[in-house]
Amino acid sequence: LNVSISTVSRALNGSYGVHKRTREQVLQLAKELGYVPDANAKSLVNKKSGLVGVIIPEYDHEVRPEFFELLPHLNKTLKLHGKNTIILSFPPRSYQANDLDRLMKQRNLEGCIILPGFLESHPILRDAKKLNLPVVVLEEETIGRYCSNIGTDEVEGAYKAVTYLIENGHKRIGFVNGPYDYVHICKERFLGYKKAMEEAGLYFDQRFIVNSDFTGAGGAKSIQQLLKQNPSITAVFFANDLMAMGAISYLCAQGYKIPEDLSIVGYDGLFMTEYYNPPLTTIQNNNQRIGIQAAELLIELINGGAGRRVRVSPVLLERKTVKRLAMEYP
Amino acid sequence: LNVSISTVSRALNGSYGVHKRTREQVLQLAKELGYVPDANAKSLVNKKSGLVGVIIPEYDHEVRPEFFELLPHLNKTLKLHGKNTIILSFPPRSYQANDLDRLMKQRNLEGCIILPGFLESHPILRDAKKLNLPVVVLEEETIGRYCSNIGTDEVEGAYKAVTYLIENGHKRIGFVNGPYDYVHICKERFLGYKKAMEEAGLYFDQRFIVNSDFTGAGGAKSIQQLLKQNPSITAVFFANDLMAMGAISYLCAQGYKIPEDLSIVGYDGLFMTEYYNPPLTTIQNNNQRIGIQAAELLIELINGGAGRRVRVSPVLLERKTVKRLAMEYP
DNA sequence: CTGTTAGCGCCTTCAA
DNA sequence: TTGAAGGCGCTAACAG
Repeated sequence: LNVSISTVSRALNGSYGVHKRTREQVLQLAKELGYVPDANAKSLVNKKSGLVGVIIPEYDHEVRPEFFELLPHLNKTLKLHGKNTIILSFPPRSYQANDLDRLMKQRNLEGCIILPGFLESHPILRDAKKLNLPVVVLEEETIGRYCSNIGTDEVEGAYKAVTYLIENGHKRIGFVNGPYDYVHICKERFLGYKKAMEEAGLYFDQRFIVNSDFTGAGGAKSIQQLLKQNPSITAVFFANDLMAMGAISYLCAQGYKIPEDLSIVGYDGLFMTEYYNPPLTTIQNNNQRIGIQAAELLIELINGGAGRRVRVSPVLLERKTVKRLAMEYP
Repeated sequence: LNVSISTVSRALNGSYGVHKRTREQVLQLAKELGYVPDANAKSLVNKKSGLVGVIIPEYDHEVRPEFFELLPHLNKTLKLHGKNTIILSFPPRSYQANDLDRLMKQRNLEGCIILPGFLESHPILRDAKKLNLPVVVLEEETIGRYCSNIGTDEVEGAYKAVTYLIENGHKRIGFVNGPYDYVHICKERFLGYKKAMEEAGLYFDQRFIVNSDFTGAGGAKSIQQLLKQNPSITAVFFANDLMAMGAISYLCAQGYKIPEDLSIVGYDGLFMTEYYNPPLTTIQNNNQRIGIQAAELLIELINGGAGRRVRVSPVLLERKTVKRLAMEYP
């Protein structure tokens, strides 16, 4: 360079106190030389890495595709605030207490977002709550001073699904849930089912319900079990789309007609359900909204805000897997 | 600490020349204090950031879910080699020449992996080829001294799909392709279709083919167009699963029976196609293998290897959307 | 307006 | 086997 050293720093960062001409010269030369500031070195001095971790539970087999529907929105919003996203992924069982803290300090992360897929008893959720670094947890109920929580209003979602079936004349409505004992949202979805049934004065008991595992194969298995233990049902609400698809695929192979023989509502609103055969009626998690707002919650925490809880209302996507039953008038 | 400063560094990094007892003391204390080395500071001195970028094209609307099937494998393998993954995502149109270089230098990335979704004329592919930093490009044909390329053997995949239809007695086989003029793999898939048809001595012309856009809605539209311009076809090969699903969903709504009225083969082998209704016969990209090997190719480049090209054979998943036609004997 | 100095957290000579 | 010193690329405080 012609003359100077830290003037360059000021010129590039736009601090006050640089002659206009000097600044322009620097900027010009920097461009010519293809100079790119080293973000790591910067982070070293001003303790801001501009890095945010996204923690994804790593499973061997079926992935839960809904995670990936929000990842792009998450990432985009974070970028808007000048943050880059780094993926932290590991098998849930390999997690050791305080790993979260370690992971974050290692790269000087400014915050973390924990995607769904950890059981509600998993130590990472405990750690997230205590940690005094910004963390946003998706789905699983977890809040702390520096820990916000965002998810769908699951009770409302399940309530909407079942109410829609009731409005279409169904009275004996089955429910295939996920792993109730381990996953918090399953409890809430059950509550929504229960609320809708009770408000409508409809009867149900354990024979109307099967707890499954959120996989397609599990859905197929569960519908068999449900129909066996309670052949009278006319409609089933599945706690996720994958199980609903597994069940429909199985049933049609057995000669059932959907929705003529059995009405079905899924949950998640995966974008491809629109092209399912028949197009699947489902409750749509607003993944775009959740992705964006999760990022915003994290930024809020980074700026010193306190942890809080946000629920996003899901919406019913009326499609073709529910049959309208003739209403009986008393 | 009791005594010393740079001894600690040696103790933690296991360099030779530290008394056994000293080392143990240091290690012990470090654990108690919850000490975590700062990866950024490290990267500053030894010019190795341990960071790898994954570049994902950012689209507003439908995502291509197949990308996300390989991301976990990519990430897992990279981690095995001590690399972390950072997501770099932007709308393809916002890319400016040399942004790739800038992006990498900014965070001192050791390498980059470019996921599919950029058109073959996109400047990032040009940059990737020239750059003397390790880059692995998925799908789109791009190789350089420091640039490897991995993808499915697309010709073979399409060939397998069409040959399977032919073996099942089909002779008038339609083809719904993606955007032929802009995406390289579409040209290859066409070549596979052509090869299979010609080897079997079957006739086809432009009336057998529609170029579409890889979306579900596009699939529905294309099948209408195809059946209109050529009502005699008995089978259709779709260049991706999403279009096949869109088409099946549309056809069944119109009263068609699949596969009785029309046989269909998709492409991609999305894991959820197994639960489609009926389960979709498709060509499976081995996303697990591609994800893992893409990571390994990058490591190879980082270690000084030269760019090379790898093709992974796809496999036919025989399911329920192809009808066996009675063979005519001459 | 601009140059000098010090230091972020770490590793690597070089002596002791 | 260990300590001291210097520097990675950058910014901030303090002179000039």
